[in-house]
Amino acid sequence: QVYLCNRALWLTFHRHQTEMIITKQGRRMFPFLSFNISGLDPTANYNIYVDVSLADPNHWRFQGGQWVPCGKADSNGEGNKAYMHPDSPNTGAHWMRQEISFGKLKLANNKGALESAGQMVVVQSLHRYQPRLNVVEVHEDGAENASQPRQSFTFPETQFVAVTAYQNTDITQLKIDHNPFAKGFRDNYDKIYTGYDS
Amino acid sequence: QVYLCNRALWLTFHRHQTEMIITKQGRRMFPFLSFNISGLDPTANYNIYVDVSLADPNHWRFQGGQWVPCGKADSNGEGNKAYMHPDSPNTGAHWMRQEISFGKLKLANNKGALESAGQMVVVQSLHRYQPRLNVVEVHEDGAENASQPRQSFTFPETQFVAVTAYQNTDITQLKIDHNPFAKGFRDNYDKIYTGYDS
DNA sequence: CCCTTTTCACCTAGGTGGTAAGAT
DNA sequence: ATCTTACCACCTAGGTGAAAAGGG
Repeated sequence: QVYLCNRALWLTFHRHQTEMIITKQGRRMFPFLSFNISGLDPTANYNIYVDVSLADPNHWRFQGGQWVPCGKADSNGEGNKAYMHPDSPNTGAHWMRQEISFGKLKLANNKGALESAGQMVVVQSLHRYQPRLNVVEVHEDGAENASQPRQSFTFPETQFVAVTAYQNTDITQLKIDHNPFAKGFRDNYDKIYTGYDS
Repeated sequence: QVYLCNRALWLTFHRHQTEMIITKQGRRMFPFLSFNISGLDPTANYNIYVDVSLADPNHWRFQGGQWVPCGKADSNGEGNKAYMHPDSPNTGAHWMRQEISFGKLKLANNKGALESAGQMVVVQSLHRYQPRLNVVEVHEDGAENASQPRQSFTFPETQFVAVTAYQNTDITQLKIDHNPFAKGFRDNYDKIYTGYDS
């Protein structure tokens, strides 16, 4: 009923333990969450959002080229861990027509600005998280339709460790290779694009 | 109850007869429509949209430094002339909290792509148009609340002639002076920004 | 010592009017 | 002759990881 659109890319990162940069003002995820959904009632209204929760009870550190547990997770603060898709609320027909993309979701650390809630998901560095897709049927006034179950979908390949700087160089290289905004750091960039000119 | 936010700027253009460029793929307006609204029911839901209709029954041409009527307006095609604000539907509280800005509304000519309806308002070149703000109270399912009047607000200073290239050089200069995206065409740009360096 | 923050060059993405070519 | 289109240099706006500086 729900498919992770860019699953192959997520798996490529997941094999090396995905890391996501967090900053005070918020940083986009890469890869970002994107889903295809089917089986909704085309005429009913739904809110669709992503929330992010701890994937395990540990604090982690990167040591000797590996992520190793290191004490208990801090569970203070907790902040805002849900991001409503900007198209919400909308009809089942709308949600099924095209990819449901969370490309503008930003991850922030809890010290920073909480004011722009709704744009940000606040997480703690060096903790491991599991994103989750939530589909809630709502009445026309936006209140949850209690007669319908709230559905959640979890894709283990989207787990990530929040970091303030990349730890695993394999992850750094995958980001550079696949994120269009990091094109300037690709090794062959100069050779391909300016090698013939100068 | 409704105020045009950037009224002084609109008036500056209006004194010279505002022109707006239209293209096949759509061009933003400058100045753009932006409003402050008050007096709504904070808990009721509203759709807010702009529509654009002919301001007069004439076809116009720019001759001898002036706009002069030139035959009857073509009223074929008509296309999509309404642009729903992307926040619609939303509560009165939401609409009153901040400026209601239509900065992403695009004007297109009718030969071009109609497929991306909702993003575009289709108008005909060398015709004069009057934008209008519309506020419609809706039930929670999005249907218009027929027991409440549909309110429309018209600001004559936002009238414009649609063109495919600027006719009046005064208008061109005002666009260059005030639109940040046209900064590169300002006469003093080099002097101010690079004069001390090289 | 380890982690976080700031700043930077470099990119993507897309909004400007000018200009020359195209269309009618 | 007049209007439209396509392309361009130049800008705004903002997303990258690197590197240096800051903090506990």
